[in-house]
Amino acid sequence: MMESSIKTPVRVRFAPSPTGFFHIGSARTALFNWLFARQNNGKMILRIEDTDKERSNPAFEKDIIDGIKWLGMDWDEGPIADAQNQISNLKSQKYIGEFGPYRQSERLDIYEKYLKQLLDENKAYYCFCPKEQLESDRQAMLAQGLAPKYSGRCRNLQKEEVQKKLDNNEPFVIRFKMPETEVEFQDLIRDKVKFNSALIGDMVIAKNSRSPLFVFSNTVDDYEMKISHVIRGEDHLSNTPKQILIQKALGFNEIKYAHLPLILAPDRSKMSKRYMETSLIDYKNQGYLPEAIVNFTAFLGWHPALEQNLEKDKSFQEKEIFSLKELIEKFNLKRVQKAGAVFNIEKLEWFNIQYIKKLSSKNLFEKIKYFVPTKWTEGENEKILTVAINAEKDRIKKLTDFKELANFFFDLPDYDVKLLVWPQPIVLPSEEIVKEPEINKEKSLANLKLLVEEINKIFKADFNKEKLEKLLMPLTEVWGRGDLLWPLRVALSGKKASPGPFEIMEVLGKEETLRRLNIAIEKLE
RNA sequence: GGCCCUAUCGUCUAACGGUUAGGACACAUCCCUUUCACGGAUGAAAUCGGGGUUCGAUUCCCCGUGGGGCUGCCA
Repeated sequence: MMESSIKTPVRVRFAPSPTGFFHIGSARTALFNWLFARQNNGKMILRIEDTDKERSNPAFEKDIIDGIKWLGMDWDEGPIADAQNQISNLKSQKYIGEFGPYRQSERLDIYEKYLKQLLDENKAYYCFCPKEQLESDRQAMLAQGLAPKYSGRCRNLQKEEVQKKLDNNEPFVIRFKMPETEVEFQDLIRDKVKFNSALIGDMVIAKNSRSPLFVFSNTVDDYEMKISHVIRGEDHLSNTPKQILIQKALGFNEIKYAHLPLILAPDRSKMSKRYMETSLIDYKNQGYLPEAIVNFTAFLGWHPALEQNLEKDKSFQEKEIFSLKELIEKFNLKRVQKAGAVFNIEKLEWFNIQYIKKLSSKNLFEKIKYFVPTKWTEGENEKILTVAINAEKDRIKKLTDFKELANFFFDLPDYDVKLLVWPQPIVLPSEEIVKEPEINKEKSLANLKLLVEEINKIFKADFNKEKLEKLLMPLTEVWGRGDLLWPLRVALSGKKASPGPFEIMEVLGKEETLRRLNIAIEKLE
């Protein structure tokens, strides 16, 4: 079981490129890497792959770093972010770890060195082909039904000729001399994977000696940083043979690979903004808790082994709620699914509900206060908010829901008089009203007046849920529960769905309760 | 088009080659209930197709088919 304990220490990396907001799929990749590192007593390395100068942006890097921390993960080597998550710019305290710098934009000397090695050993060469030429080559091959690959035109240029072109400052790229061979590797999730590199062609590995491309810089850094396992998305599967060949050309040792199944949109296409939110920050802003996102994404393409003794019991309900700590314990790369997994927002919502339920009133308050108007948290309102949160707790799916659910605690919304009448019309899905209740405003009016009378008698000190219920419920035995409680609750909330009337009364207090009842009475008169 | 990966309820998934194919989400019905939500109970719902191997395939192999990824001087 512990066969790897004597081998090289586990060092994994999460290597995002800061070219967009932290993607939820990337977040899962980071999570699986982190779980694997923590579980194997290994190191988690964060490396920023910002070689694409046009598209990279420090703001995105910050978003990624914030996101990782928000989810509850950390890293042992990489950029240092302080308590405020500000990325340090002081050279002396920019990075932690002995294999830095951890931003590729600062590692150009290293890539240049290996590029030179490849060039010197004739394993790479300068290519001066103009883009237009390459494009027409490509089209021609495609038209013939062939796999488009570089023709190799510049592969065997004479040394003198190359030097002349370089001296003339002719634009060039650097291509890797792709050996034509069968590449086979053992994927930790997929087992044997085979590629024929003859189909690939001499790929570009750098735009110039100081502008390496992903396949190259990524390979070099994984070696330089002594990465033991590369855990990444399946979209990189076809990059792996290329990188293995580069490793061989450079004399690097082999690395273990694990390619994670992709997260799919509901129509099974690649998850894209067309169909859904893809950025972690969007989910955060909608009021999903980090624990829910972690739990949900962990279960997208992975599932823990059943406990031995429970396996036999057919009626056994599997546990699905896992903390980060439990995930570290239970995670297993070998149990990662091979096929893509559809992102099911309803399940995420369910996880969120579970974690909201676990929150103490105080913690929930701390989280919700960022999702409500500031007015609600000021002065006396803070107390109202506290009780309102407790009253609505079971109804909150996302933190953002609360504002809409609970606004009536602060301001009575306008509502239709008809809402005060019980029973309510039954509405079928076809939206046709089947049963129009006798618009018996009289009954609601009488009942509300009765309630005003009774509530007037109640001491302010007794305005709590339990006491109010004890004092007012007996009335329903005479006047009917629905007939009495429904108009009361509507008068208080102005909504057709809300917490119970006694809970609301406790929050509103005697004065406001009576004021709202009188508003309802006015409406009915 | 080519190459690679992949396939159990609608979705996420469980099942040493032998199970009434299990669970979760969503859905439906019922109970609780003034409403909504919560909670409880019940139900409907799947092994892509065809060949092998085997006494026996969800499980192993092959061929189709479906889905996905890659096919950049992006990562």
